Amino acid sequence: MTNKKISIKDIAKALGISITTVSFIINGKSKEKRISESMTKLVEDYVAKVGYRPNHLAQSLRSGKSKVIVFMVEDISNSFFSNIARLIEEKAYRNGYKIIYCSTENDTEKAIELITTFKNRNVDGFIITPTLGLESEIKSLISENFGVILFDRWIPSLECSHVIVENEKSCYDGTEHLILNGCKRIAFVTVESNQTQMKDRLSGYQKAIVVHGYRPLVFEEPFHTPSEAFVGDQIMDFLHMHKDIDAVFFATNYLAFEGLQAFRKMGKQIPEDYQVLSFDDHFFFGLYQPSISAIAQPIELIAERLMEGILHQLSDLEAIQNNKVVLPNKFIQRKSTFRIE
Amino acid sequence: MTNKKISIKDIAKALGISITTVSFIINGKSKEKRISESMTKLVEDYVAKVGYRPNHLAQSLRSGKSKVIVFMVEDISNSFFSNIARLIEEKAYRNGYKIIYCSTENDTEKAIELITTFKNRNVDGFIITPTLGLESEIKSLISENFGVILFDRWIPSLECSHVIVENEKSCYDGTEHLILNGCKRIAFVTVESNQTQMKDRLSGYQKAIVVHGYRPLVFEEPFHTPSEAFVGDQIMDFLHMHKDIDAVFFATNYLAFEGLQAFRKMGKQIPEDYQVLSFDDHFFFGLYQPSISAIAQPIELIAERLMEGILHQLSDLEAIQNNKVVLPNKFIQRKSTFRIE
DNA sequence: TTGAAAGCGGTACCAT
DNA sequence: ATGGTACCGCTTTCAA
Repeated sequence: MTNKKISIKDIAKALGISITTVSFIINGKSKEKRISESMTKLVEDYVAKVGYRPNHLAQSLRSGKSKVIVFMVEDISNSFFSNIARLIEEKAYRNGYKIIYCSTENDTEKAIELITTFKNRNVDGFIITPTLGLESEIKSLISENFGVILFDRWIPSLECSHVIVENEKSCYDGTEHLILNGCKRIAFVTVESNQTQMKDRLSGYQKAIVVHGYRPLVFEEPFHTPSEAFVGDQIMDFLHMHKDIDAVFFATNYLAFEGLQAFRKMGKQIPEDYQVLSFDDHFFFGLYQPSISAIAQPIELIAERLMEGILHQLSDLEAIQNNKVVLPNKFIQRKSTFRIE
Repeated sequence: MTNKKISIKDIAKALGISITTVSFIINGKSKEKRISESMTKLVEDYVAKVGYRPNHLAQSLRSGKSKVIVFMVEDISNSFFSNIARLIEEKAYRNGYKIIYCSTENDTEKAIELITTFKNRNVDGFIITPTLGLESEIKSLISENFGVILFDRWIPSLECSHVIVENEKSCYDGTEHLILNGCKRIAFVTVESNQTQMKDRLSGYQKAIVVHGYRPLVFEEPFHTPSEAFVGDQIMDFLHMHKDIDAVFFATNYLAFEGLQAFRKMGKQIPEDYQVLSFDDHFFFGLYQPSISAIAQPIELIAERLMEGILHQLSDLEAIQNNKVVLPNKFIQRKSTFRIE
């Protein structure tokens, strides 16, 4: 293993030719540059023999491109994000790109710091679940010609490509499903947030409720508290305060998990006491007894559109930086919701 | 926003001084190099004013160090790995390091390709869940002075630092727990694998069974099949074939999820028909009804030891590259296992 | 058809 | 105390 880092220079010296020639051949420009076949073969064979690997750092420094895309999400340990991460990664590799992941924890400061760091490493593009405070940062990314594409939520005041789902429509439909099932008092459990996806989900619920002549009943988790048990207790208090609730619609799956725990502590039965529906499917919902109806986001499609979008931007710098993709969700009917006869 | 990428050269020119001086000051070597205070202040103020950011790529190219650590796991969408990822990332940032994640899918080919790629990007270290085929690749990483630390499993024939858990002991204890509970016919459900962690778990089970005078009964998932439903069916067949089974010990949580589905399809009750225990806790186990007893790995500690280990290696190249850390797990008693009176 | 050489943005050695 | 400069490994223009 005398793997003493072979450089393009070493090759040139060993073969008694110039660096330029080696570079051209390595980069598959033999034809274009009209290098003789014999020379090409000579170099290619030698490269293969010594196992030469280009130093990507140097390539990036020189070319300004790194073939790296940053995948910056709220929390990489959240299954929704890590599943997309996995799919993105796969697609990226197939296209010669690497992915760097990082979690912002919805902390604008941290996000800005991360973006700055990666800009200084010449990454080519960013896939981001933005916080509102990121607007100007993202704007400058775009003006500096980085690829940028948002997902999960977006920033209305910003012209920037994104891939999101039909939050409002699906929540409208989900609420209506509960209403048509015969539920009279449907509570919506969400987190206090001014992010578009959460606002849209809430608004979908509210519209459906009002259209059908009912009154909205919303519980908002004050902040994204890390102490989960606490949230469960709050939900429990909320349910105690409103004895007439007959259905609960959760805006995210982790809220639903809290809720399920609360129901259990209270000795409540699903779906007899409460019909339950959650946004954002999770494989546990199928396993739980009773299984929980949910609105599933098209993870595979999201990943696909994201990669398509960013690769397009990266291959064509004149690409429209304002390609808005909105994908439909899928309602998954399980045992926690049913038509009351 | 005239952010036209300011370089150290621009600063030198603007201030009419040399690049060297600027570099020294930026790197906090004013004192050491005895730069005058006035000059230092001049430069520092200018740097702050124009918002200069060093190009990490160029730094890396020159210094050979990048302050990047690769976190290469089997599957980043697996909650065990993504939770550790999250913790690692946090610790890394606190120490000025960035983390690059990637999934090997237990594919040695892919892993080697990834390692090669990252070597060519001058990353400083690797945290890896290795496959056996990676032995020589890892050996050469070590000889090339990269920081390397394995976790989850290790390679016995290789001298390399690692952080693992007491797989054998915990599975021995877990099995004994079931035996002491009064179970007579305990099945062990695992995957066919020659990775150390899986072998150790199996062996812990077998030893306890034999010590107590019973016969082992093992179901091995033939391969890591992606079609999960299939696995559940196989488990079901297995259970049908052995009517006397009264407890099932799952070697991983995803196998347990399959098993739970199988139990449900078969109309079996936990813990009346089967006592159930799973290696590798999951928050869902606490939520499921009945809640499932599990052996929890100390995620937080694992992340901590990993970072300590690799940072130590990176700060001191003479560090012993053979620091083996073995952490204890925690048995979590829930409703799926109980002492038969 | 091939080669020389100028950088990319830094670091660090050696002068002065 | 400061500055000049070679160099990290590669791309790319221009010349031969």
